[in-house]
Amino acid sequence: MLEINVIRANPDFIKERLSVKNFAHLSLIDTALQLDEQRKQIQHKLDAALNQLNNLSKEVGAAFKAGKKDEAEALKAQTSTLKETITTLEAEAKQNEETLQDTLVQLPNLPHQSVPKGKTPDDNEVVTTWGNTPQLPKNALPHWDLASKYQLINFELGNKITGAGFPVYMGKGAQLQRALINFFLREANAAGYTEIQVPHVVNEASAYATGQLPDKEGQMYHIGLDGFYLIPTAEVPLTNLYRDEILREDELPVKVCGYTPCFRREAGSYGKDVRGLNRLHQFDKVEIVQIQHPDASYNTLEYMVRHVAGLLQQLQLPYRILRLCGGDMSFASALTYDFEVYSAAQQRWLEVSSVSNFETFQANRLKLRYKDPETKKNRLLHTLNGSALALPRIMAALLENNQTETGITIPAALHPYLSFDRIGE
RNA sequence: GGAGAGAUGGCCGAGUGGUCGAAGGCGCACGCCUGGAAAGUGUGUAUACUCCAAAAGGGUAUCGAGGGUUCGAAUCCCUCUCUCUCCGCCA
Repeated sequence: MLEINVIRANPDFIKERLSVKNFAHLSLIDTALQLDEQRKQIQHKLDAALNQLNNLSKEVGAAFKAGKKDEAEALKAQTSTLKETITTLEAEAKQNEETLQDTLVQLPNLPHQSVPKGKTPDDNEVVTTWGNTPQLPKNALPHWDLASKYQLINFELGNKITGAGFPVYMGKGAQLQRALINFFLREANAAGYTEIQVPHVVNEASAYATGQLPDKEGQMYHIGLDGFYLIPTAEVPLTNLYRDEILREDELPVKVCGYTPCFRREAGSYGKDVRGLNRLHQFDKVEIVQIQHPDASYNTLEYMVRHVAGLLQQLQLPYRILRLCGGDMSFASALTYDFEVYSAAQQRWLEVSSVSNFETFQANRLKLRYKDPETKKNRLLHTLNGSALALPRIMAALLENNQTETGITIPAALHPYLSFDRIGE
C-alpha cells in the first residue's frame, strides 16, 4: 500500500508512475487526497471537542473533591451537547477512514524507473539469455508423455483423489522432486538464507499484509470454517514472520528461505498451456526472502537474481531473464525479473521464477520498520522475494531437455541427492 | 471437548473509577566517576495522527481487540481473540 504522505508530497509524480503500470483509475489519487484533507479537518474538530471534554471532566472531579456539589452538577450538564458532537464526529471520522483505506488499497505499487512501458508479456524486456537449445532425439516427447512412459507422475490418480491440477509423483519422479527441493535449499543455505518451516495455512491478516487480499481473493483456497487460506506461495508466511516488527539496522538484511507446497485456484485457464506440469493447483517451491534497508534493496535484488541464475546454470537449463513491463507486473511489485526456462519438446519458454522488490509496499501493510539511528525515527523497510525455484516447470524442462532414445539423463548437480543418475535404461 | 487463570511500555512488573502514557526494576543511550573497565551516579528512553515555516512546545488516541456504563475507565460490564494450568481425546 502506498503511503498517503508520499502521495500528498507529489501527486503528479505518482500519477506519472502509475500510468507506466497502465493503471486506469488515476482519479483515485485525487479522491485519496480529498479524503485525506477531509480526514484532517474532522480529526481536528474531534480532537478539539475531546480536549474540551477532558478539561471539563477534570473540573468536575476537582469540584467534587472540593465539596462543591452544585458546581459539579452544573459542569456535568455542559457535557451532554459536547458528547453529541463527539459521537457525530467519531462516526464521520470512521466513515472517512474506511473510505480512504478502501481507496488506498486499490492503488498498485509504483514501478521503478527501469521498468519498461508496455501492456502485455510481449513488451517485457529480455535482459539475458543463457545456454543452448538442446538437440532432441527424433520423436521427442513432451514431459507429460515422458512422465507416463517412465511412470514418474500420474495425473489421472490426482484427478481421482482430488481433481485436475493435482499430480501424483511416484517412484523416481517423487525422488527427483525431493532431490530438487534439497538442492535448492542447500544452495539457499549456502548463500546465507536461514531455512524456515512455516505453516501452510495463514489467517486473513497475513494474506492482507503481503497483498494477496483484498484483490486476489479468488486465487486462494479458502478454509471457510476457520477463515484461513492455503498459502499461494511461501512469501506469505515467510514475510509475515516480520509483521509488526521494528528491526535494528544491524539486523539487516534479513535473509530467510523455505520450502512449501503452494496452492492456487487459478480458475479459468484451459488448453495446452495447462497440460502436464505447466500449470497446477498444487506445486512445490523453494522461496527466498530478504528484508533490506531502503538504500540497499536494489543491490539485493541483483544479488537474488544472480542466485537464481546460478541454480539454473547448475541444472544446465537454458533460460532467459525478463524485466517485466509495467503492464505485466504484479500489483505489489516495484521491479520484477522473471526467469523462463526453455522447454525443448514444447518449444516454449516456461516461467520458473519471479524475483521482485516490493520496496515499502508490503512493509507498509506489515508495519515492518527499522529504527534509523540518525533520526531515531522508525522507517519502513524494503521487502524482496524470489522463487528459487518453482519445481514443476523445472521438472518439465529437465525431463524434456535431457531425454534420449532410451531414457533421461540427470544433470550432475543433482547426483548427490539421488540414488540414480538416469531414468530409463 | 470440560474446568479454571490471565493478557499493562523493548523485557519484567505495580496499578480496582479522576491529576496514569502509566510506579519500580532490567535493558538501552548519553554524561560523570576510572589509567581502562566493572561497580556507583545523573539524565534521558513508546507509537500514530495533528497544530506550528522549522525547532521548542501543544492537542488527540493507544494498557490484547471491539462495544457499553460514567462528567471521567488500564481499573466496572458485555462480546471476541489469544496464552497458560488441570482433566479428557489424539498423531
